[in-house]
This record gives sequence, C-alpha cells and structure tokens, in this order.
Amino acid sequence: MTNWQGIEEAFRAKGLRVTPQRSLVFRIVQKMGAEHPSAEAVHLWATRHMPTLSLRTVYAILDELEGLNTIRSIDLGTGSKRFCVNPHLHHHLVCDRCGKIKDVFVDVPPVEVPPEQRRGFSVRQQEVVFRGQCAYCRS
Amino acid sequence: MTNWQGIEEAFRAKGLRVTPQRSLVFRIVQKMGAEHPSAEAVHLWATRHMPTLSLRTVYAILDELEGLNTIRSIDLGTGSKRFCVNPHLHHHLVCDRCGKIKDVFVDVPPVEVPPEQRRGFSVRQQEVVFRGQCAYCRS
DNA sequence: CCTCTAGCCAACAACAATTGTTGATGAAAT
DNA sequence: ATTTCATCAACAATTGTTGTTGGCTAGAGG
Repeated sequence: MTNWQGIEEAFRAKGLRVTPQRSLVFRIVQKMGAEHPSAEAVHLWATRHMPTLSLRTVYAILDELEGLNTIRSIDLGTGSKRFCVNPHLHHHLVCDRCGKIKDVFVDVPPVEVPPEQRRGFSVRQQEVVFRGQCAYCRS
Repeated sequence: MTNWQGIEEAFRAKGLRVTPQRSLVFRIVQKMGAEHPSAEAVHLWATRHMPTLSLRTVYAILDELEGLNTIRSIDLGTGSKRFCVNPHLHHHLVCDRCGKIKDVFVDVPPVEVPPEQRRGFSVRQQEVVFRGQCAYCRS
C-alpha cells in the first residue's frame, strides 16, 4: 500500500476522510522513507507546503497510517520514534554518533533460542541492529 | 568486574569514593540483573534499605557504573533505559506487552551487509532483538 | 584531630517527545 | 442543509532524564 489510491480507499474503509493534510503527510513520509524521519522531521517538511499544519495533527496522521499498516514506527534508541515506509520486517544500521538509520534488507537466518534461555517466551520476530558509524561521522 | 572488591578498586581508580550508596546500588543492580531494571526500579528496591536515597543519586551512580564498564545501558523501545549487568555483547528477548527483557546468549552468525546497502557505514557489532510475548503475558 | 573536599540530599527547574483537552472553524458526506 | 468529522491554536500533562543550588555529612590526607 504505497500508492495514494490504495491509501484513499484504506482511509475510507476505516471511516476516515481523505483530507489534504492526510494526503500531504502520506506523500512526505513516502518521499522521506529512506531516512526514517521522526514526527518532527515530517512536520518540518510538511509545513513548507502547508504552513498551518500543526505538529499535533502530524502525530495523529502518523498514528493513523500506522494503524493502516502503511508505515511502521520503530524505536532504536535515538530518542524519538522513527517511521519506516516499509511495514515488513527488515533490519537497521544505526550510527552510534549521529543516530542516522538505514534500512537493511538482508536475509538473516533465523536464530533458534534454546528453550532454557527462552523461559516461556514465544518469539514472533527477530530484528538485527547493526551498530557502527556512518560515512560522514567517520571523516 | 562483578564482585564488590573489584568495583571498590575501580571506583577509587577513578577518584570516586566508596560510599554506602554506591555499594547499595551496585549490589541491587547485580541482584536484579536478570530483569534488566530501569533506574526507577533500582531506586524502588534500594529505598527499602536506604529510604533517603534519592532517585537523582541512583541515576548518577548508574552513570558512573556505566563509565566503569560494569554495566551497560540499552534502549529497546520500552520507554526507559534498561541496565545490563553483562557489559559484553549479547542479545535480547523483549516482551511486546509488558516490556520484560531477558538476555540471550546465543551465537549469531555474522551477517554480511552488502556494500550497496552499507553506504559507507562501518559495522562494529550486530545485536539481535527477539520480539514476542513472555510466558505471563500469553496466559 | 582537623580540615578540605567529594558526595549526597532535597527541592527545584528544565528538557524532549508525545499525548490529552477544549472550543472554534471549516469542509465532507449524507 | 445538516450532521459529523478534521483540523486548528493554545494549552496542559506525562514520562524519563538531566541540570542546578545550597547545605549538610562523612572520608581521606595531613
């Protein structure tokens, strides 16, 4: 569900109206997807086109989009929620210095957690966080 | 450095005095290690023995212990810093519902991130977060 | 023993990210 | 046309954490 027509229907299916704000936030998030914007970052860009758009509304719309499984929010310890345009499972590169995040699409062989370590946990998914430094921070 | 004698010396080596507060916080963290307490959780227990111990001081001592490489703080998206008694690399099970965390010591085969996805990042380490539900939350 | 200093305390304030609230305005759907 | 939903501005509140200040206390070094 990465195109606007699909989203329009998804909104309506949930009883949500299709508004300029929703349209704008959706498109901005799609465009910024690769850098995993925070809500603030989305708002910053969005207000260039719609200066009256409130941060509060951006938060609300991002929540809605998450509810529609259009985006996914993650917390990788950078201090704020970050948004992924790809709701499917993938992995992340995190820069220890500047907090930059990049998606990584690699096959990670499923790791079996032995029962004596699982202690009753049921594992649903497994994410890998690769930590290191980005090109910029290394120079 | 998991015993008190070692820590005493480490404190002194950094010019930090050995105080009852430091001793208490250290011992509590060691004891609670398996459940990866937050600062608040440590404080809650610590005040049972030393009711005047301030949360502010707990934060300070935890920072110091992290500086001594005795503990490690991690952020796994549960809303607060959590502390590991094991400063070495390991992995984590996180309960999606209650935020419970368990250490996992398994060998994870190193995953190669192909250069076109690395984009200049240098990968230092790779941690796996296993997400799911704990035994308690499933029942 | 005395002094100096670090550590701790309480009591604040500030912070950042996020969520809740309210009442008014405007636009969509029926 | 009417009802309902969305949004807005302007706030307040929350949570986890850190900074500040001034005063008290205890330990280390002489």
